[in-house]
Amino acid sequence: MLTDSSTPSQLDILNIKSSCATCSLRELCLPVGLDEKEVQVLGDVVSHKRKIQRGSYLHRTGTEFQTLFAIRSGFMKTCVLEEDGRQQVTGFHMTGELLGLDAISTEMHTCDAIALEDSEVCEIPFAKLEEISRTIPSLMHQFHKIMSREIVRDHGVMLLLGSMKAEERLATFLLNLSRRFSIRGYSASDFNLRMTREEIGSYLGLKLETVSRAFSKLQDENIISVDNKHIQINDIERLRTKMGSSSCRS
Amino acid sequence: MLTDSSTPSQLDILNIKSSCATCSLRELCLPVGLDEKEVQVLGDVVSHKRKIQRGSYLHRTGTEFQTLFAIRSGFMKTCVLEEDGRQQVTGFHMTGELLGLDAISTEMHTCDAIALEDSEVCEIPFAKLEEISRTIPSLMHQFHKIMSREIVRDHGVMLLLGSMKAEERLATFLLNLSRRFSIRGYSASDFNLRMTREEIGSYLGLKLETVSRAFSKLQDENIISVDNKHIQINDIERLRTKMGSSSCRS
DNA sequence: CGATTACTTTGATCCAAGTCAATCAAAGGT
DNA sequence: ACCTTTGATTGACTTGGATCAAAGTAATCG
Repeated sequence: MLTDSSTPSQLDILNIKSSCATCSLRELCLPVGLDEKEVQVLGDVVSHKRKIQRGSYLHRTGTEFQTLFAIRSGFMKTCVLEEDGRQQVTGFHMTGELLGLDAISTEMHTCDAIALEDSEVCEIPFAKLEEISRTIPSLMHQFHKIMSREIVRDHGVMLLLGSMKAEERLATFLLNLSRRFSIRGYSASDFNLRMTREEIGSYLGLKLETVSRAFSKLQDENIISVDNKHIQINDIERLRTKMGSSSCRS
Repeated sequence: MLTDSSTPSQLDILNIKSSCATCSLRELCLPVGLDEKEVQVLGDVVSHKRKIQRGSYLHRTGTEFQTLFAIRSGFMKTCVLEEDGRQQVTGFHMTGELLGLDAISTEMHTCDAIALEDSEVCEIPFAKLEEISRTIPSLMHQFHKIMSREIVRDHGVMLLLGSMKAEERLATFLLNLSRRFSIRGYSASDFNLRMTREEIGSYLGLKLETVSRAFSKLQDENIISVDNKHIQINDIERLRTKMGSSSCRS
């Protein structure tokens, strides 16, 4: 379930090869299986773009929800914050992914979304999306798949947090990133992290020192090379065995 | 965020006071805000009932997905099974809650659902649900809220698994159960657990011995009384402080 | 540019929770 | 009633990761 599950889930959201007509929708997840005219209708709804500077908020916990956001370019994190300062990063998000799904339930955002590099998003007014999805069944179905995939992804993270050791968590994380970069046309074995050790730690339920040590350990074993935020995966197969040794799979 | 987050989420799914007409739908989450005729349409779709004996499967990982399940009565767990036989519980589910949402993405179930006591579920053919939700916007919207709520709930669990200590996890878990029982008209302070210590541990990312010790500790402090599976909450306020207390540096 | 701040690495300890193991209690089967 | 199985509790001990501390390195900014 996880071996490739915290792994496959988040990324399959993207469907670069979708046959959309309008350029501005090409990288989105939603238009899968739509014909040209339907893409047009969707395009009218998602037209509004927004730039988010590195370090600034796309949305904050507690603010009103009106639109979903589709990441057009860049890299973001979402995190839930407790009043005492306890913070948990709930996800890292890249091009093509949809943010704001959590906010549908209460019509308020339940997490913060922060850009980890300069990013661009499309706003998708949710009420309008629901409206047009009434007349475009495949759009509605695709949207349901996306929400479902988010649930599966979260279950994968729960499994990771509930039963994996530090090194396994990091291996899983790196393989997940690797796959997602690769799907987007970037190298699967050579990439730059956008987040700090602390943010990785928060996501993986570890302290930053533990993350750093796990990196060093994997490097000592020649499985990866680490130069600060620059990561090279030298032996992806051994990295995979790290991930699956004590838990998950199926 | 979690203080009342892994807590409120799962249960608000239920909406006992919804004004549905047909008796068979009364406890369901879906009919919120529907008029009588619409409830009728929905009723035609969800009519089929199924009994699940304690210990048996509602669905298994990898099997084909066609219908969602609404729990009509009983108590279930969902879990992913690891190759070595160990299982990670991803949730406990009671009356009114919807199962199978994870399966929409791939059209295969991604987890097992097992009855922890004799239970009854309604089958909701998903294709039909999508179909009728085209003509009943409030049904579609309610369904989206339910999926979103599941995502929020999972984020709460991630926060719990990522940053809470054993005792805090157990306190959070008990308060969540308490609230869900109370919403369904049962005592908030006196109930029987349906699951074993091991299953609780799996859900909370702890070993069963740790769960047992955490129970004993809370009992020693006179916050709860434990007699095997029978739990009494003696001081719900102090239990609440347990949940969010730990010092917690940033 | 150098100074200040933010991030990373590494080492030395400590402790919460895991592991191993014994005992007990309840439930089921014959 | 008697065994067997399953689940719960508790104790002794071990350990993985947290914590504390120090030093190094990369960004950022006036």
